[in-house]
Amino acid sequence: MPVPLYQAKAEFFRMLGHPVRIRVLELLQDGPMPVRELLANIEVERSNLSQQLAVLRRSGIVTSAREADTVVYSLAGPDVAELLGAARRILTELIAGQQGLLDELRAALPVDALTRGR
Amino acid sequence: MPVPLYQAKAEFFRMLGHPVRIRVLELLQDGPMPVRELLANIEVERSNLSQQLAVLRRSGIVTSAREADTVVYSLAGPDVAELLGAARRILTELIAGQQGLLDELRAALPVDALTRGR
DNA sequence: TCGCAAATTGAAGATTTCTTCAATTGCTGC
DNA sequence: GCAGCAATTGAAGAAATCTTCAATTTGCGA
Repeated sequence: MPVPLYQAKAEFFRMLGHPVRIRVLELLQDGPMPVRELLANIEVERSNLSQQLAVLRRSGIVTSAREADTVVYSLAGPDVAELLGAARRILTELIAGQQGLLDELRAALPVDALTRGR
Repeated sequence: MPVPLYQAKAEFFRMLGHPVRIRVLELLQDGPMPVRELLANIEVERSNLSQQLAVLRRSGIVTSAREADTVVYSLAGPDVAELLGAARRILTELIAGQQGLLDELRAALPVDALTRGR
């Protein structure tokens, strides 16, 4: 009785649904990186980063290896860039779409109609 | 002060992180579909489906239009298939990887070592 | 207008995920 | 061995998301 595929997909996307985890994956696209350096590039405290790294490790999308006194993380497979790329394309589209909508509204309304009252 | 990009990405993936929402997007890949038909294809109660559709609508990844007494949903853009495809590739990879690991373990342990006790 | 079916909304309680802290493990050099 | 830095872990409270129910909106036909 395997986990239904759409549930596995949902879990997978949920795993990606955290700013720190996204940043880690983006940084690892340029190659393996020690925790120390991830920490220097992401504004988050050490133990929180560890928690997020644990989530990524559990899902299998990254692997870790100890080298002397530091731990180095790598992407587990080559397709992550492709995924993040597809996501960026859709996001760009969505943001452009919303922007376009805003523009239309602005053209038809007083200039402060969209911000007034908040 | 725009929302940082990595946060927008995280929100985007979180929006995808629900089995019902995934199924809806998959069904809409074949073309627009009325709620009634989504309901017939997904095991979920009506008002729960509506809630999930609202999440998708708010994010802008789908649009809805009323036609007579039914509401029809469509994908907002063409790139969704690409995204779901990339996700499937990675998932397949991950599952294969985990399977490979399990196989290695099985080769080195008593046959019931991995299921015993649960 | 009334009743009916389709779909959405708002709100509440249950569940899950996040953040943070203290405690622990692993390694290196003294 | 033990002091010190790197990283992880477990646990608890805070915050976000899910599910469900009752109430509401919209369009259609009697």
